[in-house]
Amino acid sequence: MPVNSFDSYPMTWKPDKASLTPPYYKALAEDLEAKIKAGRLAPGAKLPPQRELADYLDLNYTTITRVYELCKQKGLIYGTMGKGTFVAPHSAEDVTITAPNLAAPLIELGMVNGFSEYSKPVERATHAVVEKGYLRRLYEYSYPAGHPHQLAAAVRWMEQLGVHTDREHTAIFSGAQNALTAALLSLFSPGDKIAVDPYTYSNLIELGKLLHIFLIPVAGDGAGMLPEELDKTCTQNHINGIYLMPACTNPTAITIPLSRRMELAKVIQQNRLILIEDDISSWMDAAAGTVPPSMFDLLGGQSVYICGMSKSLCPGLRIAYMAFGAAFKKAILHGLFNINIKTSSLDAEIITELILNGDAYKIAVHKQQLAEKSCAVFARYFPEVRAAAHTGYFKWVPLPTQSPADQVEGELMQNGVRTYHSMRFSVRGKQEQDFLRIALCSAGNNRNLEKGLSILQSYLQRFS
Amino acid sequence: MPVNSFDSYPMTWKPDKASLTPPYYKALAEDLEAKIKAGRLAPGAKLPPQRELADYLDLNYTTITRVYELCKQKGLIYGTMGKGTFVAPHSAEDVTITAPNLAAPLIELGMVNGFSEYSKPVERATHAVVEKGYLRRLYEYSYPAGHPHQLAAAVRWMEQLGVHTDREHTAIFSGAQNALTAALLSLFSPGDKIAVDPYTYSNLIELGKLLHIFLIPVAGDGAGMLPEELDKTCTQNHINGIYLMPACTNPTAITIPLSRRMELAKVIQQNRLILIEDDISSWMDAAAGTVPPSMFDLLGGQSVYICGMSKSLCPGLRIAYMAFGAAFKKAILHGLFNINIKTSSLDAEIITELILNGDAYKIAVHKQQLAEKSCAVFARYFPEVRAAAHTGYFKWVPLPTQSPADQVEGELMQNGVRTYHSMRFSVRGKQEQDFLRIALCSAGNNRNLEKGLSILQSYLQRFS
DNA sequence: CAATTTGTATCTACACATTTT
DNA sequence: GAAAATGTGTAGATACAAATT
Repeated sequence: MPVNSFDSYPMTWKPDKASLTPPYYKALAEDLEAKIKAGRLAPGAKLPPQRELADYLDLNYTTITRVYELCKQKGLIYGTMGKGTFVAPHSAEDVTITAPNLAAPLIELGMVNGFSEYSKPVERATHAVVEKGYLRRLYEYSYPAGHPHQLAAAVRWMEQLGVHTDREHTAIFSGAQNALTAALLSLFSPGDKIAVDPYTYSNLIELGKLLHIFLIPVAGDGAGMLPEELDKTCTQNHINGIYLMPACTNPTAITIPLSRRMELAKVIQQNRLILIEDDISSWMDAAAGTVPPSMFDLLGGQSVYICGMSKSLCPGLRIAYMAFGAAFKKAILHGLFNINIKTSSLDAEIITELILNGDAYKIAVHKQQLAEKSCAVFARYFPEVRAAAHTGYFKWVPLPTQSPADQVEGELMQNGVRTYHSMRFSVRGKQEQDFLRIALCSAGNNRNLEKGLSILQSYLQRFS
Repeated sequence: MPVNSFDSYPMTWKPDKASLTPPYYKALAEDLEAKIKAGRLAPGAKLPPQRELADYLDLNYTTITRVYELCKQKGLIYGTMGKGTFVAPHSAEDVTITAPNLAAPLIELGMVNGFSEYSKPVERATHAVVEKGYLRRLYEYSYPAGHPHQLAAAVRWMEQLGVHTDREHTAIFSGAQNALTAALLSLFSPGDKIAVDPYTYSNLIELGKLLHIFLIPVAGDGAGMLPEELDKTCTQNHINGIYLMPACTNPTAITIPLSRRMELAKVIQQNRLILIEDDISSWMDAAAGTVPPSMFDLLGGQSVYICGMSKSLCPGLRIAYMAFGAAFKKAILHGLFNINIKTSSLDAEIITELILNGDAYKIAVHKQQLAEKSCAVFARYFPEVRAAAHTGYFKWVPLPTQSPADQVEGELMQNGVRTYHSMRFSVRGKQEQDFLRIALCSAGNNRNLEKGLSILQSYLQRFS
């Protein structure tokens, strides 16, 4: 007996042929899009099989294929061989995580702000840069990828994070999201497919929609994506690339151990995938003393490594470093130029100053300690949740029951805390277990954090 | 007798069927792409008609259609009904105009640098911003589209340029190219078509390739694009948008007069096009006292206006303002967020300071005067060239004979000046007349400029 | 101005791959 | 493990539209 059989159900989508004016494939695609956007076809709903619908509408069934294909390209639906076609999870709404409305007096456990209240060294560095008297040079129209000494600082910083590159294969972008956009635009085309974790960075989900690049979820375990699964997906799907956050996967807080990194690297090489390695947090491990080799180093050239500086140092300065394989140099610089012309030299210089005078490292150590303390606080409230997990900016808390995202987030908001439900991060809709991502670095201070966690604790206990 | 008949010529592309392994459409597309990229099929070359090639290869001719379609999507070729299919002008090379190599001791008449040597007020403003003591607020993670007071300054600045908007419909980007990228990504999809001038901003040509958006050239006269031609193109081609630089079209230096703006606005409205109005220079007119109404104002909401501040104030600070119609707000902010998260608050604040303390206006006046002087110098050397033309940063100089771009640029470079040939700006390959774009704001000083222009003058005289 | 050339749009036919039963 | 269900990929047939001759 099928667990979730729709076979006997009426067709979820039953377009009225009489009201359709040819061209049919276009009219049908528009009808489907309208119904999905209006919420009359909910995410996850199974669409009628192509042949069945063709029969019902008395059309050749490849015409229906075309309808589904069009809607797939828009990211509205997706199909799986043998299973059927389904409405995509984030087809109607926008899961972008953006700066929240400041008016609401909420305890922030949703957005990951990175202890941004700690900004004094950055302010000092700003003064230092401005007073050094080479502003004029910075304000010239040159060095699109970054001034040589800025690139040298970037190379040095990345070296501490287990990424070995040189100035010729490094570029400076306006933040990690900007670097990610450039990488995706430069190295992939609309319609390309990229393997990702089933739960991934929600802004990547939106970026995929914007750039018409498909994200294909690949199953994983507690150590990250499973190499066999990746290999299987590749042989089936013609995958062009893969996006990973080995240091600390957002939102699941999983760190990929060295052995798994090596296995994954092998599969990536065999299938000639382009790896985008997004690193938001290995600076924290570096501050604590241990960094495993990056996937970038393991792959030797077949990847692009992105290292955002905003979360580690200062959210208002939009700087990210990128290291890329030699084969990608031309494409990446072309992309950088086409979407930015160049990155702000001033922001880049301030970060450079922080690296060169050693404050960047001190900030990293300080924030690492703050994170450690926050994690300790968290462990007091939720001793059962991944006690052994990595010290990080956020935790991944299982929900006792499956509950709609808006309901959970809304109820918690009414109790005074903002949190993010796992649904926001899900590439392919509902999964067996729901979670909350709990940011530990955004409450502003420890008292607020404790208060927020206690509210959360009592909210979750009500379920049991 | 046809002027340029290829009918009797052998087929320019004669794939060897024996060496093709099915799927044919893919194999053929790859073969064509390889030949074009290798330069064995030159830009402008006419490909065999679909039916003829199908006959020759003994395939159904819609299979050939598919081959051509694939290559069209990659921007390698383009087709015109009744005429045939041709290799696209910039299929093999990259026409991006990027910061030149500093090593070569050239007089710069190529890149438009905007008198960047004049940067003192900007340096002063930087100090002022840093010393005001609200760096901390700037460094927070908030206001993705810009802080309210920054937006207020932006609104005020644009008002002087004939653009009337409010803070709710304004956003700050990391430079004009970045704003353009966001606009194209937010409002269009891969495969969409945008009407442009036959000669247009060369970075737009590359951006179109990167985003898989087609640029369709529309003929114009000395007053800019012709409304009838635009209307005709729209009924034929299903055009989604239009890109114009009414204040001063790059590279032709054409300013669209009010009457033409109104005619164009009408056609744009009738065809429901989205207008992207790129304004790099109306601040110069504002400084001289006269600004016609912007297309943005004339269209009332159906457009996006981009106003880059880098060329007018400081190339190193990457700031552009965008005003958008209410209908586009959601999409634009979503795009801004997805490609940047937010713009550097520091850069934005420095520009804001310059606007609020009045220095921005003073810089504009000063640079306008510099431009006027440069134009006067230019008129001495080239009295016959558009003497009546607009005071601007560059001139459009006709070449006496049609000559290959690399040859002309190369010979001038050997004589010590960098210039850009019209071919870099041409959307559809060769046109009846070749030009050089001559930047008057990048030589560093007037003596250099005079020297450069005199070299250019004697070079051009050799042709006659 | 009609016939021809040439590209575009839509729908059809069929072979293949994977998953479920 | 064979059969059925279901999506994917490739190629063909036909009507239409614009430009040239």
